Amino acid sequence: MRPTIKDVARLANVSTATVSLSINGHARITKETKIKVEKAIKDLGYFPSRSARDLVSRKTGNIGFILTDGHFLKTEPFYTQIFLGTEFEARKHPYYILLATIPTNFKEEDELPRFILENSVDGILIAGRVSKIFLKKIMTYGLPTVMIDFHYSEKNHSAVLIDNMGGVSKATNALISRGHNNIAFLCAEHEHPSIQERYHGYKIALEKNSIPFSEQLIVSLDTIISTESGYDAAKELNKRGVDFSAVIACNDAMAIGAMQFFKETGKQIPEEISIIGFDDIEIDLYQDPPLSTISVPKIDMGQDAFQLMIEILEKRINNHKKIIVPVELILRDSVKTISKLS
Amino acid sequence: MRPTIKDVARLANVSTATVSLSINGHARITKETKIKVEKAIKDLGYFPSRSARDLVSRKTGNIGFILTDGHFLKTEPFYTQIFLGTEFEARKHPYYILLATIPTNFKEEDELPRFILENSVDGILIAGRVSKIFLKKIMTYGLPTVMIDFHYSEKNHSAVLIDNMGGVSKATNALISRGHNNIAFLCAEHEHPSIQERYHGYKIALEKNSIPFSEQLIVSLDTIISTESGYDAAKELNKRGVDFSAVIACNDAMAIGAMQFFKETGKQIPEEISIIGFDDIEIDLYQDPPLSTISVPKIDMGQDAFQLMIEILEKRINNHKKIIVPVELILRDSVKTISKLS
DNA sequence: AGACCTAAGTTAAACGTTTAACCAAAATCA
DNA sequence: TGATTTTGGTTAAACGTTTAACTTAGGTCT
Repeated sequence: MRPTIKDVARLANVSTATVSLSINGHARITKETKIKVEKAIKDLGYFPSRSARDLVSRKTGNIGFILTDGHFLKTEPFYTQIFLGTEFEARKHPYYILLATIPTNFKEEDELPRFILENSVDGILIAGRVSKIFLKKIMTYGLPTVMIDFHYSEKNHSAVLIDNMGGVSKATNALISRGHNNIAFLCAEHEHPSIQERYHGYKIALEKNSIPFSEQLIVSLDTIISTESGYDAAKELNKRGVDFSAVIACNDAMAIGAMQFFKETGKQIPEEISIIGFDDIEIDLYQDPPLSTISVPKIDMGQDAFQLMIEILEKRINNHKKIIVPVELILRDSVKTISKLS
Repeated sequence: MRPTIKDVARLANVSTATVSLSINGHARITKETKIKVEKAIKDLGYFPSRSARDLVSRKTGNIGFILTDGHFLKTEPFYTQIFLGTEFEARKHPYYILLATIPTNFKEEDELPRFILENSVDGILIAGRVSKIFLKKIMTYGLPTVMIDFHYSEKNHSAVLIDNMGGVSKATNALISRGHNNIAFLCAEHEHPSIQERYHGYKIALEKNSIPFSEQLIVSLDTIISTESGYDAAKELNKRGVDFSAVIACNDAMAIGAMQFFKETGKQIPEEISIIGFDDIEIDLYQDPPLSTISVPKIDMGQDAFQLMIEILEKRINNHKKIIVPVELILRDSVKTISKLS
């Protein structure tokens, strides 16, 4: 039988209340008592029972992490990494993370994750794009929520977001400063807020550098973002017969698909076409040439999201804070300097 | 305030014990009472409190999933997939999965996952290789355990294992039947049981096909399995100046490292060297040429492991069952036929 | 008819914490 | 000095279940 607080109390010759107060760092306890208690705890190998704690505190000690099937199954380690970040952070706090996936196309009749129905979480983290229907349904439970890498601007939630605009601006600037003037922009899922922000970052950068904007250089599909849509977008761009020396894809998957197309049509990368993606996923390194990208601090995002949750939970404030995490441009061999600007 | 069992009891005009017995399907309750209780539950939207239940039943409803840092951080989606498999299966049962990572090189003074210390799990799944020290330490808690893709043969545990021997035998046979007689075998971490099994599979296949075995074709490093060690192993093989037309690497990461080395030294794959890995991870497809491999059903393994756990937990039997999951050879462009055998 | 069993509930204790309310002794104050 | 405050603890209730032990009203035997 594992030791309980009573055993500790007995050994330390104090009451259970003293042990509890001591453990939880209450001011009322003197240093000496605390030491006595700590010794007893150590000697017995005592650890408080979670269920007993949860029962009295009316908390569950769990945080739910929700992701769409699509995002998890893609095995792009993108959201997996974010999940891991939350897990890392959760260890420092008295919480566990419970993972659940929901159908990508969540419908009215679909069931919410079991931990919601069973009331087994104190709050939820939602990563990536989810349907409005899902969001509406889950909001009826009134749980503290932090969204990650996605949010509906009209609904007010706490969120951890990527600096999409800044990232693509950086990429665009980098290309411009390396002599590229005709930079194509490939994207899909164009109604996705993040994609719009990325597109915006591209436009802003052109403007700032007084480079004329051309519709012809933009390929915006309404299919789902994927390697295939990257391939298709590159094909469409190619068909237009317009001049370009560089391509920015709205994420790495699309960039990789685009590279595939270009290679098939005999184009040399980066000699003829420079290319930059977004996300910084593992396989970028294994491309030929290695893909340049905007690196997103995925582990950090998970940690930030968890911290934000803790803030809401423990300080009882929910100010719908938004955290924008910075991104970093990583130039690899997929980008070539055409001519240095003086 | 969420309704409690008392509210249900009051509304249904019975005692809380009756409600409890009714919910848990005890025989003593008549159909009519049960219906009354169920109506009250529905009307109130009642859901039993997990912590209260756990406290009294001394169960937690959680299963711990333990992985080393190294294995998770590698972002090889290998163990991530296995984890997902357990999660999928857990949904069908009244359990949640709690994930924790431990230091790859777990030492005596390292702390066990928090959910162990806090007694928040009813059983544990351990995926991938863990140190003996860790295993010894965790076994003192006497928790039902299922190991995945690893086990110490001298300790008797339930486990879900890969058909390592069969897999490599298949690969070897496939190469032989395509005219390869000089097949190199590259591995690292040679004391790892799985690696030994794979090596064994290679030897057996040669024997069966009456192909002479040569020490010169075996590179067995004692470093950790990784892309780098694959690179190094290939280099070592190259240095020996021995003749070979095909290579089997003990996993995909090593195969990819080896391919890198061969490419750097100007060798054509598969024209000059055919190569096969093991695991079937996502990036195989993005290799140039796409890497042939032994495919492991990762999601299935997770599901199997969870089911095994349930069996142990609910049937109260622990027969130290071993499940060997079958593997499949996937031939992609990295393998070339030298000459058909008649 | 009386003894005994059975069926279907109920009562109350227990699980291991936290914490509001209480208390005694020591310190401080007027 | 006696009243009051502060300090450092203790007592006991409460959290929401489960379940062993008990009860009570009918039924069954002989």
